[in-house]
Amino acid sequence: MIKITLPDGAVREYEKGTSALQIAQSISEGLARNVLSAKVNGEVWDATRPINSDASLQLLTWNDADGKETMWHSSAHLMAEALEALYPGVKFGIGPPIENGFYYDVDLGEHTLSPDDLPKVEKKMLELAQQKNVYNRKEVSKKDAIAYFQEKGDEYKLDLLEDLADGSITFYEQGKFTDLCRGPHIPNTGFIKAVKLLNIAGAYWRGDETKKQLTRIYGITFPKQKELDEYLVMLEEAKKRDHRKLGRELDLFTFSDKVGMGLPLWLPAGAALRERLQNFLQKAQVKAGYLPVVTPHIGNKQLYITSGHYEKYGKDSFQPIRTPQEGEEFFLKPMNCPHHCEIYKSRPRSYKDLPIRFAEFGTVYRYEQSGELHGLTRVRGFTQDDAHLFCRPDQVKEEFCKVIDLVLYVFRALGFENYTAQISLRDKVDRAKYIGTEENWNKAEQSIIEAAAEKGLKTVIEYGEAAFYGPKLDFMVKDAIGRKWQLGTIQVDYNLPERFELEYTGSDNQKHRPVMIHRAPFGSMERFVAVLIEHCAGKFPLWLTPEQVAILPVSDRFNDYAHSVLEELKNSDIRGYVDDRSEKVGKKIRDNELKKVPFMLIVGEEENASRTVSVRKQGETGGDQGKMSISDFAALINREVNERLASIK
RNA sequence: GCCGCUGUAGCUCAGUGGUAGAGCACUUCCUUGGUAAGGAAGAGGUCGGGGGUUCAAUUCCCCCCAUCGGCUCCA
Repeated sequence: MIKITLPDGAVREYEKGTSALQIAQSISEGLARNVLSAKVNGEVWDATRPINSDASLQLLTWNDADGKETMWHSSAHLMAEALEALYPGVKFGIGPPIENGFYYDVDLGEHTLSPDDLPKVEKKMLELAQQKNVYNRKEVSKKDAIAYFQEKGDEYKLDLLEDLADGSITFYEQGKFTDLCRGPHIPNTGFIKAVKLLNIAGAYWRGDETKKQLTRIYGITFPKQKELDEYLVMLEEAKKRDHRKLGRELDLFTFSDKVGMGLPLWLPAGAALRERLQNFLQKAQVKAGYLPVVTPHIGNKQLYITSGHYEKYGKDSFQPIRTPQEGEEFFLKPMNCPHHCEIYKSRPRSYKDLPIRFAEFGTVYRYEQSGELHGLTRVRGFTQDDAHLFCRPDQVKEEFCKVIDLVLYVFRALGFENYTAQISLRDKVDRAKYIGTEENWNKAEQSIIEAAAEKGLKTVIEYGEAAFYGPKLDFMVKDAIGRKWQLGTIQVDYNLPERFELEYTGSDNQKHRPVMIHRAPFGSMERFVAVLIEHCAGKFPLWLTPEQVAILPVSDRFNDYAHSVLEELKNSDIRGYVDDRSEKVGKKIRDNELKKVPFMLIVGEEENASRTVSVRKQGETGGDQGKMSISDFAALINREVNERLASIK
């Protein structure tokens, strides 16, 4: 008999060799029907795999991330089976589960596959799924595994096998398909009830562009058709929120081939939004002791030789600008830190001066490969909400705490309620690639972990993800429809202070090297605005939105009154405009609804006579909120704006 | 940069081996209206660019360019 410990602490006894699925059946038949896989002593196993010794056990269902992963991994195998049935001779690369679904990289040989072919594959997958084929785990020797794939002629699997140790190789087999796979898998294909293949893309074998390009097919599956339908609705919603589409519809920004790809042009409404965001952060930063600085858009080659960026990125970057007479070389600045280091060096610093915090909304230019450009999220010219903190090693933790406060303030102000932090530390083993002393690294890593814990952040620690110059903390937010974005970042840097020979005089009258911290709560204005647009679907918070009210005269006769209302509102710092086109109110309401202006004020005979406005709120059908005096309306708006900003302090 | 899809009016999109169409937007006129589209007329396109096949190419072929979906990269 073996002892099985369940998550609630209960211990049950079973025959040796009992599987998780059988244990589930002993608890409840309904539970057993939903078990996809199981966590045995912290490791995810097939639910059908016999357990031979005492173990802790957690049954995994569709409600567990690991359960979903198992399902999608099995779905990749199912897709492979379907592809093999439809396109004999197809070869397979890798087919892992991903955050939303799975993919499989395949070599179709003579065949080609277009999106039009996907429904056919989906149909085949469902057909195979209904056979409820069991996923059989089989341990094989390396020799047999190689023989199998040699016979099959699948060089990719053979390539993978080279890296695997004999004795640890397993095959999974379902229906007519056998794959080299570590597993685990769901009990049988019958769990897969709904299938959608989403898109096709090229992907190099092992991500190496010198190797052959395979066809990557992305898909997702669900245990219920309804869940697939909901997922598809979510995708539709994401499409509607696409910042590139909304950016055009709301006249926020545009691109021009003549100006150059990846170089956004901010239209008046977008510029207003962006400027408001900047002012908001600037104000918070000044309050937090930051010192705004301004630096030019180009820097001498020498600056980047000193910083080390020239060596690392020089050839891949934009080419230098040369002065006509002297032939001096300048680069468009790809980051602000070297300039800020020189500001630090502009005079001797004392330990009493630290920390020093230089902040700049600095526009930088980076060469991004053409295929990588994407709306505002991936551009060649963008403005960072940058700042560099120079401090003593013993101040790192406190500075981190302060930056975390600032970042969370920003998130709350903009309605990002759902966020996590990723702490990136050194690789646990390989430490050769990191610059800086062991002592400083340990101190900084510890400081970050403590600061995050003190601020109650939900964190994940990733080893080996630190930059060569220091550990970092990145913020990931979840937007209104559940997508994750990486926004703010805080990074420790030991490299630049060294390279620029930054110093301060300590209380011991000796020279010391300051620690530098890069940080950007937004990341970049461009990326942040893009995420914000998609998060709020273009309906910006009242304090931020480019236009707060649209005044709609019922007929031309009331245009004068409408303009006088606007003047009065402007005096109360409210932003708006009069829609004085010769159109019917219904038309004006529709157009302004689509522009997502938060408030519409309808004015006509009655309002003119009583010096009032009829208020309509955006997004509420039949949204007439009744009449109100102009000053009451102004007070209403200002109260809403101030309360919102005051409540998040 | 690589692979694949796409490229027709400002936007969304039809369509054809015989040099083009709709809706919205725009302009003008009529209409002066009460909570999500009033009516009429007009203007607007070297059908992404270049080359080829053809009597004739927006349509077929090739090469570029750009978009989109991925890959790779990301100070």
